[in-house]
Amino acid sequence: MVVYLDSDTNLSDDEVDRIFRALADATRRDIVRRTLVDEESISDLAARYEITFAAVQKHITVLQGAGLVTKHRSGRERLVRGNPEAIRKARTLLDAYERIWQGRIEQLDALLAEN
Amino acid sequence: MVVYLDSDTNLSDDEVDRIFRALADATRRDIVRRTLVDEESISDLAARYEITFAAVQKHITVLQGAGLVTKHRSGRERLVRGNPEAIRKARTLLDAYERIWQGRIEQLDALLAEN
DNA sequence: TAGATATACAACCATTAGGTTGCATGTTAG
DNA sequence: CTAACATGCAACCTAATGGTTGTATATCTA
Repeated sequence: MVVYLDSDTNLSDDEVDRIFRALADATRRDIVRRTLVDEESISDLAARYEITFAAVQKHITVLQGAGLVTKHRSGRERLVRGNPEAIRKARTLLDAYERIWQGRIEQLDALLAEN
Repeated sequence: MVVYLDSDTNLSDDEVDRIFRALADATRRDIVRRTLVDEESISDLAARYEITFAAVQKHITVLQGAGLVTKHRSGRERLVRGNPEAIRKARTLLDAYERIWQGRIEQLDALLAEN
């Protein structure tokens, strides 16, 4: 299934799966949050958590696969930067769900008004 | 970590994990969408997908664990109803992330304006 | 009451996820 | 140039996920 949210946003199931899956982990959400504030190197990020460097690297790979962060080289470091676009996609999908529900409520209201 | 989004919404990591995890599957998103429009029995839902009844039952259990749907008995059937409250929680968290990013942009703008 | 329908749930299986350690490679600083 | 630092990546382990089948139980309906 492909969801058309608005004129410039259409999302495949796979893409949405990856975004929500990536957000379903507290460490990954923390990485997204921090790198939205300011870009950070992988080492900087790894130092913040109790897991190994390699584990943090894997989390970043997952986030990158979902489009939630990007990486770019700076000397021997890789700087990680949060990407608000992927977050907006997920948020827009949830907005759509909320509107569906709102629509149901309005239909119920209309039905009540009729009788 | 516990996130305080607004005066009446605070979310534990576990709760957020469960919500996003539950949404990271196309079948489950479809169930949420349909049951937001109108409540449906488990059999009704199961008939729509190519997987077994038991598999659909498991998906519903996951959604229920995340608070995304509720079940209530009606005779021998169990009716499943989408719960917009859990969706709102997830959406509000993404809103917060978008605001963080917006804040960064504004700081950069201010910095540029200074120089 | 018997049979059909709706659900619950346990046991099992294959795949994925999230973690580890170890090693290779590129880059910077003395 | 060498040592230290930053990263990439493979191999491995365990637990969780998403599916299956099979069985049990409750509720209608004829």
